[in-house]
Amino acid sequence: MDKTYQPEQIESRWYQRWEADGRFAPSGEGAPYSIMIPPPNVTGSLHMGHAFQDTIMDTLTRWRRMQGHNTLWQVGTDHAGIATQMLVERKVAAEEGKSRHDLGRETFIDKVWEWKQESGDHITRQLRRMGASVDWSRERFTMDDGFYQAVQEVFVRLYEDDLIYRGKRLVNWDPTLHTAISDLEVENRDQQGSFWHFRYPLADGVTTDDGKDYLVVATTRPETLLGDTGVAVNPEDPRYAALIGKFITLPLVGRRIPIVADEHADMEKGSGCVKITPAHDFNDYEVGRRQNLPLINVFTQDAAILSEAEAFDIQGRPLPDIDPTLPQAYAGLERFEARQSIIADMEAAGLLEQVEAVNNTLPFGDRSGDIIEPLLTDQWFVAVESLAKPAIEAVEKGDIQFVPKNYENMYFAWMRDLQDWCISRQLWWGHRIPAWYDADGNVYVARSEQEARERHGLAADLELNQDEDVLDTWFSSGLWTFGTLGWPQQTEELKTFHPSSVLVTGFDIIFFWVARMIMLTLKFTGEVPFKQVYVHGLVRDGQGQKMSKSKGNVLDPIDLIDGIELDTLLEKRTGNMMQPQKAKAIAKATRSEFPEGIEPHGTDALRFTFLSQATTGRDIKFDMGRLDGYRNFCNKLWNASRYVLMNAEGEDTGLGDAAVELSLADRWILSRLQQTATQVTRAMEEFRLDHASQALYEFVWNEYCDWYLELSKPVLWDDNAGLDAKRGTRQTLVRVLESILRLAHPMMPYISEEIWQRVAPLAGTHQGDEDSIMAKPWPVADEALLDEDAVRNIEWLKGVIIAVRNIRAEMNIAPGKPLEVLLTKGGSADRERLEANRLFLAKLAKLESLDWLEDPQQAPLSATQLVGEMEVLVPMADLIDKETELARLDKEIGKQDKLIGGIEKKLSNDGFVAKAPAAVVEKERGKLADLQASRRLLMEQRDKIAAL
RNA sequence: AGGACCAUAGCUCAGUUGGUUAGAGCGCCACGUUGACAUCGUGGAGGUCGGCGGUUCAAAUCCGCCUGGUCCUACCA
Repeated sequence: MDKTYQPEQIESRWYQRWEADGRFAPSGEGAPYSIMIPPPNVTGSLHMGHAFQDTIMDTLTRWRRMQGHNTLWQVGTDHAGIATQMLVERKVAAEEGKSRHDLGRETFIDKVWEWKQESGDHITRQLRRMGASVDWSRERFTMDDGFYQAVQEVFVRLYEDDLIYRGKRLVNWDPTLHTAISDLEVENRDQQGSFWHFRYPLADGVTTDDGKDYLVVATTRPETLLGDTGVAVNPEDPRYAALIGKFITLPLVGRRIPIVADEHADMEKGSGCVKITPAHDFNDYEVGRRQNLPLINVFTQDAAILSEAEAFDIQGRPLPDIDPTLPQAYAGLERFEARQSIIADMEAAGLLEQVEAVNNTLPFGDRSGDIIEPLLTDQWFVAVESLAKPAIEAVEKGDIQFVPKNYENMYFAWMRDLQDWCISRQLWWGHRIPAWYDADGNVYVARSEQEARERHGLAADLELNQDEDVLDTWFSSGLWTFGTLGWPQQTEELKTFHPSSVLVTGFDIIFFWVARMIMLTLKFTGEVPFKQVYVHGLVRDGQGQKMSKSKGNVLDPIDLIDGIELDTLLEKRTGNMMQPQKAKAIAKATRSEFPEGIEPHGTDALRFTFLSQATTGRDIKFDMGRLDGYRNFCNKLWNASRYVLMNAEGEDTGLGDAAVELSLADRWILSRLQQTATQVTRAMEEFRLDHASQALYEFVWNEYCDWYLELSKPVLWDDNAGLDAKRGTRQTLVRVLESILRLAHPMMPYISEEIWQRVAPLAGTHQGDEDSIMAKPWPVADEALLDEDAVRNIEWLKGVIIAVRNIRAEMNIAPGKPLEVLLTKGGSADRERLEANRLFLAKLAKLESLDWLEDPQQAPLSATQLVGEMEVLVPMADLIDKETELARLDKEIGKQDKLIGGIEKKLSNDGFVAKAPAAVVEKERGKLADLQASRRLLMEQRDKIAAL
């Protein structure tokens, strides 16, 4: 074995072996355990968030597999409609200078499939690097044939149950992408804006109570004036009571629009009058519905002004009686140009009363970044009310549990106020909506055109055209848990692995995905999609900033694994930027954070870092320092193993029938191992992977390496130690390490396998060349190996050794200088322990001699430490500096006095003694006694030194 | 506007049902190449647990208010 751990040499080798040996497929035996991977978008590569999430899932999967479950980790990717289409459009534009319209639908879709192939391969390579033990043989894609079938089936059935409908509705329209998007895809951002107050002249010579011949309305979107079909006042508002039912002459347009009474108008705000534009505002749409106002659309799909408006009633039926004329001055103007023109024209007409600066929130498309426009369009919707009810109940009843639980509130709040889901998208990449139209506009929904004809008895020569739109990506990914298992066929896999055990996901897609999966899965399988939802946070950079290309703070998990030169990293972060002006600052920050680039750390160290930071439901600040630390941990484990192998390979490790004698240290470490196994297992069960990793880390480093390996040396290297004892120690060294590797394997698959292959034969758990740690059982604590007596003994031993080390440090004694040490004042147990541990003590504390002093009065002048009742003395008359030592002792005594004072105060409090549990009071008394004893010792010591 | 979460050592974070001398890693200081490991060892310094008030014999932990931060939902005619 190399002297330092070299991850790159082992990782890919083992992954290939596991995969070739079919170790990731379900075993077919044991209780089922399944996780469905949240399918990554085929838009590019996996980022830190994926790496984090995949580490969690792989750790859970490997752990359950070792526990003997029939384990499936289902893998696949998502077609990600908008995101992927945009990406390929950009690519085509850059490479060929063409738009998707130049290519045409079919050619463009072919290009996307090409991209999907390329990108999908990249993603699967990355998953392999992370060590993800997914079942590649079952890999799926949300647009593969099986999903196509599932999607058609779901759509048709929902339609037949009247849960899908089509209609002309006001939707969030993205003028750049030319598609509707759902409420969730809209991001609200604060902006500095203006509030224009306009005068709307009253028609027919009517005046207000105070004699004005106009009403004042205010808007942040003056261009919508063209589509106004009313002005609302509050029914309770005395100022305008007389005007209800009267009319306004809409400026610039000349349309007569009514003044209506509607509670939407807030008497407190502005003038109390509101312009109503039902075709361009969601609130106004509702007012229009209540007040039976017409809807007048004035925008094209680009959000430019139409030359002639389109009027509809609330059902979306055309209203031919309404005059569609619009001022030609605005025709074709883009919305913000139109806004400026309209403001100018209103001002010129003397109708602009004031402009007020305001902060307001604008809706932006999360993909395009364009300002979203409410627009009347024909769209398909899912009626969610009846689907939401059982989905809420499933969580209320506990059939689905969120971890951590507080996300359930977020889920409930959203589900209880759910709006119908707009599922149609005016895109090309996606599942085409299975609806066909004849020339008269009749719609036929079916699984195929052929089925549409058969079911509706349509003539073979009747021309049918399929709906041009595709479905929202989340509609298909909503079927993920059962679609991947073969639904609508009732497959064996579906029976076995559904519902899945746990969904591991970020809080940011609870609404997008989790909620919809629950609704759709309950509807079509009658089962919940998963029993638990483990919600993790976002991976942020070391400063807590979101990682993004534009901030230049992105870390690529592969670079942390393999390392990267500074120059390459700079190129990656500053190359090909949307905002090249930031490149300089980013380069500077990068140079200062990574002056030497990034060293290789290996997959296992990266995974361990993620796990150690995996506090549920909280964002994590990725800490490079911890990554280094856990790389060192891998090295520690590596070198400990080297030590074990050096001492055990070719030696008798107790596999035969020969007698084996276990030392105190052997029994101690075996006992601690059992406790660690219990601890790690419990933490895993509770999804506290940070605790699991920490328990393992502490056991390996602080107990196995720091103490047990040291304690094994005297036995293995001392010629006086018996053969049975040596055999026992070798056996324990090897067995404990073998168990450690199994405990570590779900978290650190590569290094654990690599070492295990060498160690397991010595522990007798390796069965032939084909064997793998993946096939070995998860360690279960053996109660019979718990040994309280050994634990107490080793604690005592450690106490003595630490006492001597303390004295060395305090007295400035060279670490290597052999010392003569006396023990005194203790009880018979201490004397027995001295004899039992003499060998260990002498070696670990580097002692010249170790003796029991019968009469404490005869103690020479010594540096002293207390272990329980017993005193550890290092005689050193000539080494003590009187003044320094007195000062040190006084400081120490002061500390003790403070603690003693605190406890005495507590114990003199009648309330405490009366009300606190007896055990607590006893504990305090015990502490007090200990402190007083040690104080007494310090005082004696002080007196001796003062007397010099 | 409503809600959630967070605030513990210079940094990143643990801290069950209230009882600990409040912990870990990194960083810092001192010493140290003894036959696994300098990606190491030994010892150490460093915290009025964001602030105020309350409940309690006892609060980092429970409750209220405040401050600061992150985020979600809604609204802004």
